[in-house]
Amino acid sequence: MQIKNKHQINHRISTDCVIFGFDFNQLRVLLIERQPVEGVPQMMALPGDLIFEEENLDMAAGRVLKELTGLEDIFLEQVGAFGDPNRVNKPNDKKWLQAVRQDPDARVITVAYYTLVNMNDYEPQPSSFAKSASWILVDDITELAFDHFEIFQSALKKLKDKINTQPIGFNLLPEKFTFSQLHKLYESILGNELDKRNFRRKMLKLNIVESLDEKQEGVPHKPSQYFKFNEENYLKLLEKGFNNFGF
Amino acid sequence: MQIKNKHQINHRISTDCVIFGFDFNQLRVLLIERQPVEGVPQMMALPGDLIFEEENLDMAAGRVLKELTGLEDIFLEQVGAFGDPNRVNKPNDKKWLQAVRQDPDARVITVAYYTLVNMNDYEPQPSSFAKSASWILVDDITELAFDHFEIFQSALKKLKDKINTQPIGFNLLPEKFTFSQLHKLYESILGNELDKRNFRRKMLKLNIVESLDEKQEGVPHKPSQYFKFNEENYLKLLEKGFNNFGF
DNA sequence: TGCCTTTGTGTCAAAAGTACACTTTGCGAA
DNA sequence: TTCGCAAAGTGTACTTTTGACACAAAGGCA
Repeated sequence: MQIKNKHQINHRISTDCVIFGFDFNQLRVLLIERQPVEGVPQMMALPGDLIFEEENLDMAAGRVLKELTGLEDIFLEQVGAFGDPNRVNKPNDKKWLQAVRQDPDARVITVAYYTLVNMNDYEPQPSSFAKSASWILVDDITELAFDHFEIFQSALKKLKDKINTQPIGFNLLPEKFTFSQLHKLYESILGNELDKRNFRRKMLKLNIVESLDEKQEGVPHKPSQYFKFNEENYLKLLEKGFNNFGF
Repeated sequence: MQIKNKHQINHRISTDCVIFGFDFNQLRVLLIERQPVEGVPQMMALPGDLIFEEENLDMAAGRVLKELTGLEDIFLEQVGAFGDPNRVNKPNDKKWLQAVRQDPDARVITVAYYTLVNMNDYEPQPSSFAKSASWILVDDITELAFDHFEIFQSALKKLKDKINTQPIGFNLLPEKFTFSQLHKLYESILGNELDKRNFRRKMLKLNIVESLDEKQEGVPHKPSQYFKFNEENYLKLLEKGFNNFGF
């Protein structure tokens, strides 16, 4: 590592979280409204914060997540570092920064994370930014403040890749779920249709979901069996050198 | 984004590069020796530097790469952000920092990149850190300074994943190459053997390598046909929805 | 009782994967 | 000149996986 004093420029580092949820039908992301500022159109943004002095990156992202959703110790993975949101080509972002910040020209690098939450466990917190949070359909997200749209797209791509590598989708579901819910979940994430029978065959052959002795009740159609994720069997799969679901 | 002044802590941001090369037999990484410091054992490290004021992250990584290898405009992808190398549990790193830096306690975040170079194109540069650079076999890398070993492992994993998704391996080879070279390359990256005939069949079916009218010369065995990567055909593949090589 | 909605199931053909061994080519040494 | 060596190049038989596709079963409700 090369150290030259002239390069020792200070930055502020923030973390932003792409929080995915699934409402049994569609994939959503938890976004917040920015503080309203005169003359700047409202725009949604990813929740985030600057990093505390005593924190490392993962801790900061975990803190933002907890302050917003009440959740901790859940799946949380880094998307990457994104440079210079201040220079992003959105004049209104600059205006907004001037209004709410002391030094709008300070350089900020953000380290983005994504996480998968079971929406039923979500409990809106009384923290300042949480009041304006809402679950937005992934398909409806077309623009965000700063470079947050780019971050969101990277996170979604990462999720798509990862779903084929690790059984992380179960984080978006409650402990027991139906096969249709699981099926819909994979379709939502991958963005295309999957044949019902082929999906079921493939998933069952992997042996990582286990049927429970319990059925749906009160539904006006044939009730579905409930299933749960079987972690031990997944670990056995891993030992056999498994590395791709192939969806 | 939540702004509170008390969080506006300054950091230094550096970039480190995992530069992969392939010597027709094994995968290597370009590492540098740290400046010798009395009482600190020599340890190798990833090349890197602090970020210049007017640079964004990608530019800084590109600059480090160019200063070291003379190469520019080649495959370069972010691995991620790594926090707090200063706190890493290696007392000797701390001693080294005290010796070479003014403020060894300043907090540093590094954004790591990885790149794939054709070793024939590598031209050692007269920059200060380049003098001590050498190509180390991936299998021989067991420890590095700071958190560089962790970064190296992440980069290698990323490379393994990516090789199944995009034909990036060709960046490690010269324009014309033999099938055995390509075969060995895939084996080196993936870390396991691949059946020669099956590998060839699969690769040829994808139609992204094209046989040239040229053979090896002067080799004491049957000469190999030369091949080259065919980008147009790869783009056609992509249009058909291709997304996994399945190696 | 009939209707609506969603669950749950099997087969067949095509494609892909896996395991495996011998001939060819060219150089160099005897 | 011939023999040996080393790597290139090639095909087949079998198994497994994929992909396309349609209808009966269950339960609530009107």
